[in-house]
Amino acid sequence: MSDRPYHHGNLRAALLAQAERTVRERGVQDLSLRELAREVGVSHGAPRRHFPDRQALLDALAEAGFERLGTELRSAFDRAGDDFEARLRSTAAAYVRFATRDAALLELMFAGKHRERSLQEAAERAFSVILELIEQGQAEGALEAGEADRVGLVLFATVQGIAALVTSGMVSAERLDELVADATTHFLRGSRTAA
Amino acid sequence: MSDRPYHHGNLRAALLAQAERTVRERGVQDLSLRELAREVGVSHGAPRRHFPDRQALLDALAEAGFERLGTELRSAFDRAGDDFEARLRSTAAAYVRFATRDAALLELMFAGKHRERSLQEAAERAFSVILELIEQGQAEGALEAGEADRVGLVLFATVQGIAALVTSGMVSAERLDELVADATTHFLRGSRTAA
DNA sequence: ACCTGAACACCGTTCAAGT
DNA sequence: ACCTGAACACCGTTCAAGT
Repeated sequence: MSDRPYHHGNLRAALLAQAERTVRERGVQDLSLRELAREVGVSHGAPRRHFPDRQALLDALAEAGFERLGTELRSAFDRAGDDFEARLRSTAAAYVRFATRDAALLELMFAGKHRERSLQEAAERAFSVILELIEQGQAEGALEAGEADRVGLVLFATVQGIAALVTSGMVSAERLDELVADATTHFLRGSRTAA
Repeated sequence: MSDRPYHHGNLRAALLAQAERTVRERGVQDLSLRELAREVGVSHGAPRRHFPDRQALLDALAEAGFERLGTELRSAFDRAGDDFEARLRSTAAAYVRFATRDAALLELMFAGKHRERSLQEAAERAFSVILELIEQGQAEGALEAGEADRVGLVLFATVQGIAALVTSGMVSAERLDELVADATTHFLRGSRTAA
């Protein structure tokens, strides 16, 4: 156990882990490459090997965020059993949980212009859970037939918007569950085949 | 016309105007108090009289943004004639227009924890247009009766979420109109009294 | 009341040099 | 291959001093 375990390839991971902590506790604008290097016990120039500039670190953080978001959505989806509406509510709840617990990270995930292809792909993987959900709903007749991605985007946008309203402080956190429930009900009724 | 017209009380306004320009062109993170002071022809310490720190300037920018957003929503609402659905679509379109044209400013408006009361109030004024819209819809029977603010928040969240998806680059700008139209239709169907 | 200008501590980025 | 340490230009913030 030396003081410097970062000669073996884990500096990148250590920087990312510390960065994620700092972002959660103090926000993106307080994230400094030099401070990060200090906390991790390395000279201020060392991170450059792994992240050429600050934006590269932020992109990597965003990508890791999408990775984790996808995992959490998938897990909520699987946990909820077979019923479509239960899966819908569970997945939506998982999204807002992520969004409120890691508000600064989510802001980061939505901030960039997403120029990196890997970032774009990670985002699409996270979104694929929602697509799957929509397709199940359509197959069961709970949702009208149509382009699943259009319907999915409307649902996703609504949940994302609610999270944004709450984390910005424009709506109090106590109203979160109520709003998500309202939105889900709204969505179901608006998408049900008229019949 | 001297070189220094900022001894008469318009320094604050000049700083805000230049800051808004910079934010639109280069984003919030590129906004520097020192550069702003230079551009406006004043020493770097001068802004401090009007904005004690950087955050104070950002708060003022956000407040001005809500002011302008409210005006634009109101104008779209008024322009649309008496028909409820036309007003709904016009107001939603005005929101996403603002959101995509001034994406960085909107990000700023949603970023803070909104500690300043005046900011909170400006946001509520902007939102009041949507409340009014909902109440008209309910009065006409196009929307089911219920707490207007809950219904309004769901609508607002959806439009805000769509704007976020587009400005983040996760959804291409060409799909904006399509998505807004889908969301509005969805909303109307989901809120229509069953009857 | 409003602004100046020096000072301080911090930053991102670059780059030659070390192992 | 990976990291160090000096250097540069830039910040935000503070504060005594000017008008």
